[in-house]
Amino acid sequence: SDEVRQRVLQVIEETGYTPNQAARSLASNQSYTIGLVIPNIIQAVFTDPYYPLLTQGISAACNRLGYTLALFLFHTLEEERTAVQRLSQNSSIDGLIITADNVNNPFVPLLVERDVNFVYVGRPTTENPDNITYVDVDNEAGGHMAASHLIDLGYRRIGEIATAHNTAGIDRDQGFRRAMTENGLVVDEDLIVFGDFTEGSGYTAMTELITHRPEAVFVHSDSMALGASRALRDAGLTVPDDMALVGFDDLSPAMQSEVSMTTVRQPVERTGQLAVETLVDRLQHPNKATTHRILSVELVVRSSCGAIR
Amino acid sequence: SDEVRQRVLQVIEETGYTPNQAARSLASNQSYTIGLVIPNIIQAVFTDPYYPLLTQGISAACNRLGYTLALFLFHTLEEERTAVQRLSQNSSIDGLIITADNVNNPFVPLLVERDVNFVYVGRPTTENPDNITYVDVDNEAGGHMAASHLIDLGYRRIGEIATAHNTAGIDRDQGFRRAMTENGLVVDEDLIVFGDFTEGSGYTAMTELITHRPEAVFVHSDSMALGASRALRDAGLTVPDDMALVGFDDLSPAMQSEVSMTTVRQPVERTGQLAVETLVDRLQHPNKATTHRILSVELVVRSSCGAIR
DNA sequence: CTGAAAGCGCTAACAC
DNA sequence: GTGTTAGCGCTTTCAG
Repeated sequence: SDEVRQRVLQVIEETGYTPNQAARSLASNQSYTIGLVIPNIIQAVFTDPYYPLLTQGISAACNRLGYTLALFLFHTLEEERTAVQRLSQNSSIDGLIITADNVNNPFVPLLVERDVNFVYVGRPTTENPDNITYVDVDNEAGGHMAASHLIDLGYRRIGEIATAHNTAGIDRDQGFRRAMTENGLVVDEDLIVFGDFTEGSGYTAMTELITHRPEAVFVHSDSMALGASRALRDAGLTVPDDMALVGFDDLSPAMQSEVSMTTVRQPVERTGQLAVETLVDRLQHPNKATTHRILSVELVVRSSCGAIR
Repeated sequence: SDEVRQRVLQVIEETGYTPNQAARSLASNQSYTIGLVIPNIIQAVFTDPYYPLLTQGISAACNRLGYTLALFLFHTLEEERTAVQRLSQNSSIDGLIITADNVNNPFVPLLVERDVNFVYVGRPTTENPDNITYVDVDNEAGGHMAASHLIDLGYRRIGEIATAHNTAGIDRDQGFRRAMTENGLVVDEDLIVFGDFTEGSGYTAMTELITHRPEAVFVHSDSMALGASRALRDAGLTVPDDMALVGFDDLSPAMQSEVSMTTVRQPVERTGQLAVETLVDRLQHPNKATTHRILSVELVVRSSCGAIR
């Protein structure tokens, strides 16, 4: 096993041998491939750098760990159903990373039932999230940070451009409300308007909010915050003097230039990497208990909140 | 072959049989998987909706044609080299779609040499592009449209925020120059500044251009055009009155709202679909000659050029 | 047209 | 440790 090893490696070198994946898969019942599932129902998939960055992190980790990444983008629930069927039977994929479902993804329970290895990105909404391994960022803490920061700066009438598509939005709202309550402030439901993560929806939401004139607004994404600030500008109002804004994400370089947005930074690329690491760990140790990893977020103070002028 | 077929299908139905991909691959020497290679050296991969949309089109076509899509994102040339090695030996992938290389991608000749099936997205810069099957949009015509439109509107001192990373930029510039020449106008090289497709680089480029005061500028991407218009606003100048702009892409919904950008629309999703269709055709008919498919672009007139007020 | 069998290139289990 | 072999589940070829 010493000299023989050398000789073998020698020959491998000389002949340019590469193992045949198909044969390995057939014999070992492993494909060394993991699938990334993104249900593309949400418009924001293209507008927002979130998914590209997440995919980036996932791809990097796959390269590093020697796995091939198969990408599954779905437009319709029907398309997703068919594919989930196929993926869960066929042993062509060792495991899945599931992202971005709307609040009621019908396929997660199916995967659990069929005993498919998967890691969920985000907090699942199934009845029994304990059975599901997931990675998420601490959206609740992020919402709390944003609101606390605005409260600390002296604002009292604080509104929200929120989202309700996924648990991220729900959790950010929870954190927001907790900060308000902790500081003895009442949440005015008129100051909460919903968007869908797109710039345009932020514009529309702010147009509606302007009539109620909050002093400050926590916006659930930077894209929407950008739209909101555009709406303010079009209305002849200034950020932060007429209205303070705090966003969420800190993904786009534009955040630093355009309006210098105060925002809650989430580690998206790291989230992707962690999802792969967690999945691969599950593949290698099938008997381990499910895990829930929550990554911290961080408040990045710039000028849109009025703290720096 | 009639009644037997029925009986077999019956049993398939009953037992829930699914073919084992690995075994099929091993026996048939086909993987029913195609790879998408995106060298992630360019910053704009995250900012611009181009790659997400292209991937979208590719994924949709793969789903439709029964192929699995493997995604390969590379950060370094070294990473890419290793993977190209692996991909070209291993029969784990039937073919590749290569995108977005910088002007001198060293791997395309390698793929040709190793007889790997691939389709290139964009116009390759190899010495012998005739040997390479590619799909592209008509960037030259796009540049020509943009410049001609500005000339028709009466502008004479016309500048360009250009790019030189890939053939798209080179071709757009060619078209721009052809339109200028055809109309007896001289291209003032002081009015041409380069960017890298990002919003920030558009801002910087315009800051430089402002000192030379062109009447109109053709910008090689909408992201950069957005940055340019922000620079103009910060300088107290108005679009289109102080300076007219025409962009390129028409991908982001923001184009319609923010500044109502006149732009050259390219069919990105269709490009992705066509790449897959072309590749699959090549896989099924290996002896066919190489093809070059060029998709048309279209001028979308909005208000940033001054045609509509 | 149908049925049987060889073999794709590995892994894993077995004897040595 | 080392060398040998059965078999993973298909496709393809060959006989019937």
